[in-house]
Amino acid sequence: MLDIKSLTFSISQSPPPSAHAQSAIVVPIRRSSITVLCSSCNLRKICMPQGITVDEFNQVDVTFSAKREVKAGRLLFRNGEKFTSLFAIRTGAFKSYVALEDGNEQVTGFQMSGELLGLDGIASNHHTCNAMALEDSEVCLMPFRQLEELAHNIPVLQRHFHKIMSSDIFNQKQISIVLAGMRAEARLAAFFLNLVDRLHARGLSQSDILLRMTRQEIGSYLGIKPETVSRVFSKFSKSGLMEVSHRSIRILRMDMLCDLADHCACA
Amino acid sequence: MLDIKSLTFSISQSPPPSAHAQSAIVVPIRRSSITVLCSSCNLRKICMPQGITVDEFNQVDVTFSAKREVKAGRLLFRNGEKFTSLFAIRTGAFKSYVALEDGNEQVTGFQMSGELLGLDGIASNHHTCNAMALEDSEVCLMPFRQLEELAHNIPVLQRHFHKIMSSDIFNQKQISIVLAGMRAEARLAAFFLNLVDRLHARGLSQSDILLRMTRQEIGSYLGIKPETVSRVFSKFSKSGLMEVSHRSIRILRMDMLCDLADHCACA
DNA sequence: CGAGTCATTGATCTGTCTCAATATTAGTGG
DNA sequence: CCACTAATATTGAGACAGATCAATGACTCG
Repeated sequence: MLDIKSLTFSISQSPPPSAHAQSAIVVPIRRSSITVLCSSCNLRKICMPQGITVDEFNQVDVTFSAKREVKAGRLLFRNGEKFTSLFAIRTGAFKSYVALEDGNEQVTGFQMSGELLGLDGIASNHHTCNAMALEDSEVCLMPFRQLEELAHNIPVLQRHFHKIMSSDIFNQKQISIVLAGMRAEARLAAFFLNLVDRLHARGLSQSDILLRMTRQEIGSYLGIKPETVSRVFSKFSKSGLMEVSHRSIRILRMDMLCDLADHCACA
Repeated sequence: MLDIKSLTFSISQSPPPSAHAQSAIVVPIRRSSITVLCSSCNLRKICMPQGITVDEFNQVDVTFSAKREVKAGRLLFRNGEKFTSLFAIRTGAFKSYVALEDGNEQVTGFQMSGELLGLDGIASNHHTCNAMALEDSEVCLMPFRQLEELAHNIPVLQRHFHKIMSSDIFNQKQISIVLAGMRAEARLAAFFLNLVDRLHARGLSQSDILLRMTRQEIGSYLGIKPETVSRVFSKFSKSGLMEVSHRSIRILRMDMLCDLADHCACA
């Protein structure tokens, strides 16, 4: 019964195609010179509401035209930083995390293309986590004041924004359920199922996955140690559930994966 | 550094005062006949935005006038039910939970007065959990379509609503951090700290707490078994950290509680 | 007052962590 | 392009927190 369509993970199928165009002349540093409009973006079905008119799309295109490149390992924003804008991931992948006193970090989520970063900063006007690019990425800036204004003028966008926030709440709850009630194997099974689901929504392969994060980051996110992640991967591999080669995963037995995630959803 | 101001718990200080007025004539079943306007509600500082004008408050009063009583143990809504309205808790306390295949339940949150129920239903138009009253409670109905309309006309309310959703995301993330990185003692310490914080926001005692939920429910929420909850309570009691008498808790050493929650925030 | 739920406590078992050693990969500079 | 270095991943052995099983005690509510 547990719906695992929502854990937040990060993956990228293959290197973002044809992204060398912008490497030539970069006028303001890290500002991308490529211009992809929302209305022609291949992620618009994920980012934008259904039923938006052409005229409305024009307004959106103007408001959200600014882009920013973030190289792998660089921060998009920091915990505590002033919140002024949301970011939609156009290409690449990010992790959200907070620092703990012992110097370690706690990963709070993985985000992939088409997903929003920064929603938790609206309440306090400050970002409440760090967002780091796991690979060379590009994000669309959505200045929040302008987003509010735009949403006020475009009801279908306002509603869409509400739904996005609500989804985020739902997804976050699902993670809690996994963390509270499942053990290592089931957590990782749920992790992969979620991943597959999100890849599917983007029209990507549901069996071949290239992880962009370390075992440690996966473990942090799922509340297990990296050694345990590794052991479970090995076990999955031995049982024929998947092929594991470094960060490249091929899922062979989706049914077994579902069983694992489902069956262990018992407190 | 971990900010634990956000786990969602439920407590009620003392029996809700003077709630017998409505027991007389109930025309539509479970419709309360008492009429407390938002503008005169003692929770308005928690529910409503700052800087709302008198005129705007009038509109709010009209839109959100419907109330509903929910007796202890009854459901406010069920998982899968159509979502049409949010609910603001006026008095009482609720737990949110989902059923697992084995017949057990996974508690996903505890809500107290001034908090909203149903936010996760916006995205899918269906509630995604059950909401059960932990004591006799009263909620304010906030029909979502009307809320949207009202928010459209009252910018400060629209922004407030965004902030409430954002807070919810933040809170939910905090829980994940606790579940992913802390062990039993620290989880319970964080639980109490969050509780104290929310009581404080309501002007209630920060040391005397009356839990409205069972050890099992606490355990489910925090990902630990009820026996372990009990053991940790005993340990807290023996170490002079708090007095525990059934569901009545008196916190004696807030400093120790903070240390526990803080210090163990290491993965 | 009695039945049933809830809470406490003990003894044992197990999954995951910890510590440690090795292997592999990715990144860097000559 | 290759060698070198640091980061990442794998695997093993032992330790421990919390789960499990079980029994008793206490409270709640009809």
